[in-house]
Amino acid sequence: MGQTHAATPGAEKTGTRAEMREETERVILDAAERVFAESGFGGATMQAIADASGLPKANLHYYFASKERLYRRVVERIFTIWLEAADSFETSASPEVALRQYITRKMDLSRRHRFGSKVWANEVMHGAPIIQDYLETTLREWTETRIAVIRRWSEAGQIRPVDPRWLLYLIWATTQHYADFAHQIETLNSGPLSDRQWAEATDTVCGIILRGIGLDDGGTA
Amino acid sequence: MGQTHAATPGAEKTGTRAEMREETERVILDAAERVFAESGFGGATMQAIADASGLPKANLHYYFASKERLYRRVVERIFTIWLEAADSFETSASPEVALRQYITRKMDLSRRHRFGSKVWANEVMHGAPIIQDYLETTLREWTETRIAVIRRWSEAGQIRPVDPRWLLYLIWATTQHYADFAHQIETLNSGPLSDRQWAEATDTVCGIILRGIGLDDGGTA
DNA sequence: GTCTATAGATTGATAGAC
DNA sequence: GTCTATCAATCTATAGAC
Repeated sequence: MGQTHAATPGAEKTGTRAEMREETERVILDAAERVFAESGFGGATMQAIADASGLPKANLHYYFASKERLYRRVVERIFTIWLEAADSFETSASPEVALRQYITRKMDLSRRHRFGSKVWANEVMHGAPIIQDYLETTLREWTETRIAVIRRWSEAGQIRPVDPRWLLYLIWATTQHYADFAHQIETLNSGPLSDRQWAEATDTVCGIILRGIGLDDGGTA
Repeated sequence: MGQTHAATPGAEKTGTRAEMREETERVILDAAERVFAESGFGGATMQAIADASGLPKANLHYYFASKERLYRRVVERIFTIWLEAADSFETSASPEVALRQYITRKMDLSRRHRFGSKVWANEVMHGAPIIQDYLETTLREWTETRIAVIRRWSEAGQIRPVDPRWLLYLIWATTQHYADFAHQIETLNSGPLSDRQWAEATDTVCGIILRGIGLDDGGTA
């Protein structure tokens, strides 16, 4: 139901119907991610998301059944990106390489996906009403494999003895802080961080953490 | 206007009118802090706050002119508590003592004021629409004095050279994470952190950070 | 000061023309 | 598939009895 004329006037993009649908959904999801990040789920309005995506409000409901379903898709998309970065935590590499790569990747993520990070933070802060199942399955499994790896490093004497959980939380907290608290950081910095400042911050974070668990950081700082 | 009989039936608390008003305001502020933390500003409703404080909705508007004014008072109260903890960062003490005390105090704060921390995080994440002036004045001044202290430690060779800002952000992020992401931590932990776990986490955080900037942490880990 | 009832504005969602 | 108009529910805020 709903098949009409194949060529709509003013269609800037060519492609199959499926591709056009995907493109429109992406536009809406991008706008929604931004609005949810800036206002939270309760504070965001479908009207604001419609304005941000340049579409009439009713179209949002054509592509996403409800505000909650749209929000769920935004959160799921972020979790996927988060997981891809998580995989940069190589379980086969040395502690130095694995941790430095993971921290660097997460800092990059905070810079490139500020809104997504904020949506995730909001969701978790409010008790994860939508993605609790992900926390209990995917996140828990990922975390447990990494805990095992870090524990092995500890027992092999490659790093100082440390509870892997507190170390992981420190890494998550610090890297995500640069996205979630970007406004505070930029206020204190009187403007956005420069390329150079991002590099310095990343290097300093790596340096403190690596040295903090007994590794020679090998960096410039 | 509004002075009526001095003794209301069922009043469990004795005290002057001013004291009773203060007590009622505190009850409302506590409830509001919790509801704002759990639902965000936009998601919170005056009805939910009224239920949480055991008062009719109209009474909230008697004590606080609007939802926004109530929210502002909640945020201001949190900022005051945050500042008190901030003062535990002794500018005259040694790096080890000053930092260990400050981190410990902030971890305590995360444990005892989870809701307040979340409200603060929410406010900053959404661009600090209410407390932007505090960021630009009080927070900036506090931060600059501490940056100066840390820089002096660096230059005196007491700690490794490090940009004080990235160090402060790491401390803020890590300690506040235990409040803001408590739900995620408790999910992975299959329950709230025990006294022992809080102590261990605090000690590990202190250890990694102190060692990370070149200090012998002197702790158990 | 406290509470019930309600006004006035906003919002999520849908109907229906095109 | 797109868009305008609108309904039904919800929420902030207030009026007014007690």
